[in-house]
Amino acid sequence: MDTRRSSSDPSPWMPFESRRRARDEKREAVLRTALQSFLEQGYHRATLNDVAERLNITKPALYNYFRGKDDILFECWALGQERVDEFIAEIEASGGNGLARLRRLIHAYAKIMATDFGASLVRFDPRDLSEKNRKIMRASKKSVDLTFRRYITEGIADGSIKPCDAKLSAFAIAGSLNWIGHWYQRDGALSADSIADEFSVRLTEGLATKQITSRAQSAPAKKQRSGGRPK
Amino acid sequence: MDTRRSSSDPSPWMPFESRRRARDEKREAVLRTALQSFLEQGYHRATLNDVAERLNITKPALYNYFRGKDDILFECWALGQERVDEFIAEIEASGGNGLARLRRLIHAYAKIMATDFGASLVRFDPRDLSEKNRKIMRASKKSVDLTFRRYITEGIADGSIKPCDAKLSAFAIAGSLNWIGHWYQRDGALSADSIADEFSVRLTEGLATKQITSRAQSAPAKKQRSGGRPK
DNA sequence: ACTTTATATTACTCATGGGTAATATACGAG
DNA sequence: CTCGTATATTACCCATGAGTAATATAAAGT
Repeated sequence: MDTRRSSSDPSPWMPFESRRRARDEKREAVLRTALQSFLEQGYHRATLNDVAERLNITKPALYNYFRGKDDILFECWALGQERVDEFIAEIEASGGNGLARLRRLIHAYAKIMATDFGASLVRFDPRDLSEKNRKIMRASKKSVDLTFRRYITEGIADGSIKPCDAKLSAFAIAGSLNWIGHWYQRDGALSADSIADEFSVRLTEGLATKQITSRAQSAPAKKQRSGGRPK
Repeated sequence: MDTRRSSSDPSPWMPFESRRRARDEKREAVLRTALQSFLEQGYHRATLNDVAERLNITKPALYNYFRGKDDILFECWALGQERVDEFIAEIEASGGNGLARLRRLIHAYAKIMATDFGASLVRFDPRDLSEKNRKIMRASKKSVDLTFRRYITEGIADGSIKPCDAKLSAFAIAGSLNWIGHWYQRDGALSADSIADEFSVRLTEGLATKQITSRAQSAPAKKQRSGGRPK
């Protein structure tokens, strides 16, 4: 199975590699097209025939890449979720108090919700997935929810956020953000950035202990890291 | 159910009337059952056979009351929308400044969203309706949205709400509220009332010119805070 | 060249579920 | 009692669309 021969240039690998890459590209093309179709028409009204036609292939060809329609749906969702996971990891790694992190989370999340992959996070019904995939989706949603809550409780602990019900506040914020996926349209008057800017301020206005000046608040460097880490 | 003729009763009408009422009751029973089914399983997975079975009748019997599946869906939605229209009319008739009215709207809307009929306002896809009904739904949604915006602009005008982007603020609030219809469950830890209480305060905290005291926002308990002019 | 593997097509199956036609039954009206 | 209307049932139709052979084609490997 090991075909490597030359030391530096993987020439002999090329066909193999390029083939694999070509396959992945096609897979992704299917996902992008299917996602568009699912969003435009709704999962149940969208047909695989239609998706295939848009790709200039026929339905059975899709089955070279996916097990079935619900599998495609799941992978569309997963691509969006991946991006969320990515920037959450970034924020986790970065510093700042609870409020600052919450704002960053809101900002990034809002921007994602204005993309097709972001919309897929809220416009798809878990009940259309297999039991296994549904579980994965549930776990991810729960995890994101807990991240919101954690930043809020952290903010309360470090004094950047007023004492409040973290659960309900997280729901309120998540609601505003997720709703973007339902009303946002690229050709509309609002840009994704302006929405993200506005929401990251507005949704935390009521929570912040200090009024917004214009600069971020570095505040008392109280690096408190308490609280239940999920998982 | 008295079917005998009495002095004040238009008895010759009675059979006719009682028959009509019986019909309406059945119609409503269908809607309640269908709504449950649609919410539990999702519109496309729910079958009319299943709905009929729950009512101890057979599918074709449903067609005595409705033109088709999408018609039932529409009427489920309409029942929820009716309630929204009702309390909006009440609030319109009542007094108070923009902020007070906005709070009342949020409170009432939140409570509705915790009911089946409320959930139907956000969980159903307009694309499942006929063109005619879809137009009606769109108009209603638009109208509710404008009501939110109007209370905000009124509040800005009368000084109870800080200057802000009414459109985005309305979207943010509506998002939080509509989201309730996606996560709320009767057997959960949160009561509809406590959610409504919390949200009517929390979602307006950032907008209010005055801090919340305990009751009423008529008396200038706290003078306008300095700084922080958003937008 | 010849084989193998990946990928595509044509031509189907087939369960599902909305909707309809023909018909039966209950019931108030005359 | 009989007729007409409303409401229900049984027994269908049939469009739809996911998924599956059987098979063709093209490129990679030897």
